[in-house]
Parts: sequence; structure tokens; C-alpha cells
Amino acid sequence: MPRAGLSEGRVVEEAEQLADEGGVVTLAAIAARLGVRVPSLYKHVAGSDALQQLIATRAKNELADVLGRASVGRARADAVEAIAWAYRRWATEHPGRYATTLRAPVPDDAADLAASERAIQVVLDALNGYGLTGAAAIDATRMLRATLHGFVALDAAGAFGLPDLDRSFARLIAGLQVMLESWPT
Amino acid sequence: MPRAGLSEGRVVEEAEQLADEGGVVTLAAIAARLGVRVPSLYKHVAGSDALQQLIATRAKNELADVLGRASVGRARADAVEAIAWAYRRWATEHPGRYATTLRAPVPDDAADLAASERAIQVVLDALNGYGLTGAAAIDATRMLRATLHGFVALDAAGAFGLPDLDRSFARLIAGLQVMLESWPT
DNA sequence: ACCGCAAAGCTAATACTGTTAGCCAAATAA
DNA sequence: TTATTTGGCTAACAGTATTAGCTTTGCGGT
Repeated sequence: MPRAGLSEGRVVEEAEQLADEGGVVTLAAIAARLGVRVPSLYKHVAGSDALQQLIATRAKNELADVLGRASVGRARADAVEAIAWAYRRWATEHPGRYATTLRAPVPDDAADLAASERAIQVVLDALNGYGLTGAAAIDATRMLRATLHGFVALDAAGAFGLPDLDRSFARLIAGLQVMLESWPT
Repeated sequence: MPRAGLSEGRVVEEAEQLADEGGVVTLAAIAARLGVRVPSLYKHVAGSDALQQLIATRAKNELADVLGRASVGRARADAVEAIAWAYRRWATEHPGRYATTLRAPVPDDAADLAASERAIQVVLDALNGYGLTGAAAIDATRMLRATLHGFVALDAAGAFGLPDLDRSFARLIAGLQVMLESWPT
């Protein structure tokens, strides 16, 4: 029996693809796609939970990259708008990976913690232009994350009616600008 | 063998309790708590999915009730503030039931659709005082739902650091007021 | 070139989950 | 009292994750 040439990375990639295609992310499904039996996967990942964790960490890093690239060279309203659209776009294009992004970082996983930090830092940097520091910056970051996540999450769940989502999102961003302009320091 | 005296309502209640206690909502766990074997549950609910559906519909109705009670007799800023705090409170006190609230209503379930409508209507009524109609009202409703859901979802996931959540939420509400005051009609 | 060994696949077995079929006793209706 | 419906049960099956243990591949060292 020839080897399939798997690796941790290969398994995680396949799981990510499967997740983003909306399939049920099960070891059985992943193994089938890789042309391998289920227990063979355990030679590369420690189990279902560990696999989820790997996907989550990679997703957080990728999201941080996307947001960082979107906001580079921009400030204030420009930066917020760019980040918002990039965030929504990545989340809707990668719903499976995005969903893993939300779970709290497990406290003993340094890589996961670092990835979470990176994503938040991009938002904090963008808000820097508004002169927010300390508690005000924390509040504003939480507000921004909550708003963006809430929109894409409700969208993904189909909780909104279908039409005019882009218009609603644009209005939302405009509203965020107003909010941030008047944010107390 | 004496009967356990179950009913659809009793099964759903137990599942709701289990969900809000953070347990894994599994037929096995529910049956154990009710002192009954798993297949017996099928005499009262049509299966795992159907049970989820029942919980979801009841949860949407309860949330609509809570928001409705909170906003009665209030308008504009008052109404928004009351709804926001009631929403967050109910969601954090009933995390399991709240989570079921987010799934899109299944199109052929009239009760579920009606429940979803009720909850949205409360928000729409509250925004009525701002003179929003048509597209503007839709945008504002989506914004409000997204913001509230985003905050409680990230909170529930532990995605925020622990401290000062009430302060951040209060700031968020204040920001929403500003946003709504300047919302274009 | 050969051996040895770690890595990578496999089968088999266990323990969960949900689900269906079919039995039997208990409550209820005639 | 008898007939029927109802609500519990056991048994069986399918799907999932996981572990144990076996075999073979393929690479590194001699």
C-alpha cells in the first residue's frame, strides 16, 4: 500500500477547505477526501479538538494579515472603512474558518494567544488616529469588534433578510465613523 | 415499570435547562436527567433536530417578550437603552437558549417564523420614535441587532478580556444613541 | 548495498452519539 | 370489563471519535 504523503499541514488545509464549503467537519469526511482511513489522521493531528485548535489559530493569523494589509497606509475613517470591508469580505468568503475565530483563545496555547493579540492590535492601531487611549480605546475596540462580528454573524446565520446587505453595511460603517468622532476620550 | 409522566413540554424544559447550564445538549444527557431511556424521548419529540427547533422557537418568543416588556412606555433613547440592557441580560443569563435564537428561521415552520418576526418588531417599534421608515429603518434595525448580538456573542465566547464589560456596554449604548440621532432618513 | 528503525499507513475493537423497529405494560375509553 | 391508545422498554444499526497494535514503507547509517 503506497503512502498518501500526508502531513499536519495537509490535513489542516483539507479541513479548512471542507469547513469553508459548508460541509460537516468530521474526521471521517476529511479522511475520505484525503483517500485515507480515519485512524491514519491521528498520525498527523492529535484528534478532533486539536485539529479545531490548529484551524482556529491559522484563521486568526490569516484574518490579522488581511486586516493589516487592508489598513496599511490609512488612518481614521479611511482605516476603519478598509478594515470593516476586509473583515466582512474575508468572513463571508471563509465562513468555516471565520467561525473558529470566535472561540476564546485557550490560555495555555501560546500560538493561539499570539494570533488573537495580532488581530486585536490591528484594530487598536486603526483607532490610534482618533487619539483614544486606555479605557476609551478598549471600549472603542470592543464596540468595533462587536459591530463587525455581529453583522457578519447574523448575515452568515441568515438572520437578515436577503436584499441590500451591502447598503446596510455601508450605512453601518458611516454610523461607526460618527460614533468614533464623538467618542469621549 | 411505572411511567415517568413526560410530555413534549417537559422534555424541552429539561433540554433548555441543560443548555443554559452549559452542558452538551444530547439526547443521552436529557434522558438521564429525566430518569428515562433515550428512545423514550422519541415518544415526545421527533428527534434531535426537532428538539433544537422547539427550543429555538420558544427562545425567540421569550426574548421578544423580554424586549417588549423592557421597552413598554419608553421611546427613542430610553427605549434603545432599555432594550439593549434587557437583551444583554437575557442572553448572558440564558446562553444556551440564546444561541439557538440565531439560526435562521426554517421557512416552512410558521411558529418559528412568527417568533422571529415578533422579536424584530420590538426593535422596529423602538426605532419608530426616530422617524425612520423604509430602507433607513431596515438599515438601523440591522445595525442595532448586529451591535447587540456582536457584543453578547463575543462576551459569551470569552473573546473580550474580563474587566469592565458593563462600562464598555454602556459606552456602546451611548454611541448607538449618537448614531441614531444622526441617522439619515 | 544492506540493515535497522521511526514514521505512516492499516484493521480491529471500544465507546459514544442518534435513530428505528417492535414488544409490553399502563392508562384511558367504550 | 374489555379494547385501544399511549408511554415506557430492549434490541439493533449506523455514524462518529479514539486507542491499540500490526505491517510496511522509506530513509539514515554503516
